[in-house]
Amino acid sequence: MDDDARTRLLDAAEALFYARGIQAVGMDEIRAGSGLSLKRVYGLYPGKDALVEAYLDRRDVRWRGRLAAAVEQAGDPDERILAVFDWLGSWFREPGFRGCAWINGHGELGTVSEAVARCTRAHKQAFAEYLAGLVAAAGRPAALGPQLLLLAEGAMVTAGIFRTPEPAAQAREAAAVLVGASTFAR
Amino acid sequence: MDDDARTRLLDAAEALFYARGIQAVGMDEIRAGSGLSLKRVYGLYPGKDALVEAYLDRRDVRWRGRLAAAVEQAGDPDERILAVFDWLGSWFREPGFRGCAWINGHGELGTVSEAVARCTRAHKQAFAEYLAGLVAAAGRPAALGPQLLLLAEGAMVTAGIFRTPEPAAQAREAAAVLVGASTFAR
DNA sequence: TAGCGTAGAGAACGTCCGTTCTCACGCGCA
DNA sequence: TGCGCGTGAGAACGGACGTTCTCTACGCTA
Repeated sequence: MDDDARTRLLDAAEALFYARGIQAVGMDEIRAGSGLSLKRVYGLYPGKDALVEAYLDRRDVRWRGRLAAAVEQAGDPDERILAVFDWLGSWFREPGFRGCAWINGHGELGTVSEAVARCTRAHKQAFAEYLAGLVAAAGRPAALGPQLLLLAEGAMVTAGIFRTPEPAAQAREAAAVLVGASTFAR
Repeated sequence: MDDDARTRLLDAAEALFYARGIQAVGMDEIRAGSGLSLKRVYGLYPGKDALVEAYLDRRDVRWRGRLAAAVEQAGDPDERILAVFDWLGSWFREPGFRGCAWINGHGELGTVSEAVARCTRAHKQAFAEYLAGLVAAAGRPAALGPQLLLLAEGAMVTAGIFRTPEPAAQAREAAAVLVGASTFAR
């Protein structure tokens, strides 16, 4: 029952934080959304800061898990790289898509909350390393990894601002050119 | 004197909003930073929302003006495209760089303030059109424009999160490949 | 110099929010 | 059945913030 309450709390927090931003959502709204009592909320997490961190951490493992699962469907190493952008497109198309939770959170609290800044760097670092792994597996030069990261980040931001999934396809196209132009590293 | 007060107010607002985010900065802090009285502040702008909008609008013309001035230094049309990323690099290196003000503002208030969302779309749209103009002037295919936009946006975000100017050079490298791989449109 | 309008300083107001406290209800156990 | 521990609902508290109001002092004009 404790894990269940924690899940309900994080579900409510995630839905509200992601949709409207962190500072714009009050603890009382999260309490109402979770169906828990305020005492229970503060029993599970000592304060809003801790809840925000837990929200970002849980979303991180799920986000990267979903990405990895989608990429694994592709067989060819080069295709796997492009599958990242296909998955981004399907993410952008989900109802309620509002850009990247970490980019948004960092823009809002990056300079005011060290925890948010740390979570964001950790998430983006992990994503960058994942891309670097795909690049290495394809035998492509390491310099390709950061370039793919920039395309992906740019696609997330642009899709979030203009509310269109189009940037995913544009990024995929650009990524294909970069992959094709890269010489094999070994 | 009225224009001078307005300038001082917007200077203070911009420094604080950009450095720490919009919701994290109070009107009283802006008043103190501007050296104006609270009555004067509210005489110049009816409320915080209007001040935020004025901040974003003024920064928009200056940001794009600085970019255009730097790009004009390059003579060759292809070089002009790459000059965009060189200028991004010099911007990233400025002390106090904290990413893109519109991406940050949109992440914080994009769903809660229609004005912020509108300013952000307008600014990014203008930037996208500027890039499209450079691409057209170089006789490159129109599809290149949005790809360059993604690289630039990704570079801004990544530089802001990791506090390093490196993404500008990586984006420039990728842009050079994309430009080189693009066939002439005419 | 007397009077008036303006502007600055900051107190005050109402609201909101994170967090804590109170109180009463209900369940388990002897 | 009587008792007490834990839990839920929500009131309460302290502080912050956007905005307005009050009061005072200064400068201009007749």
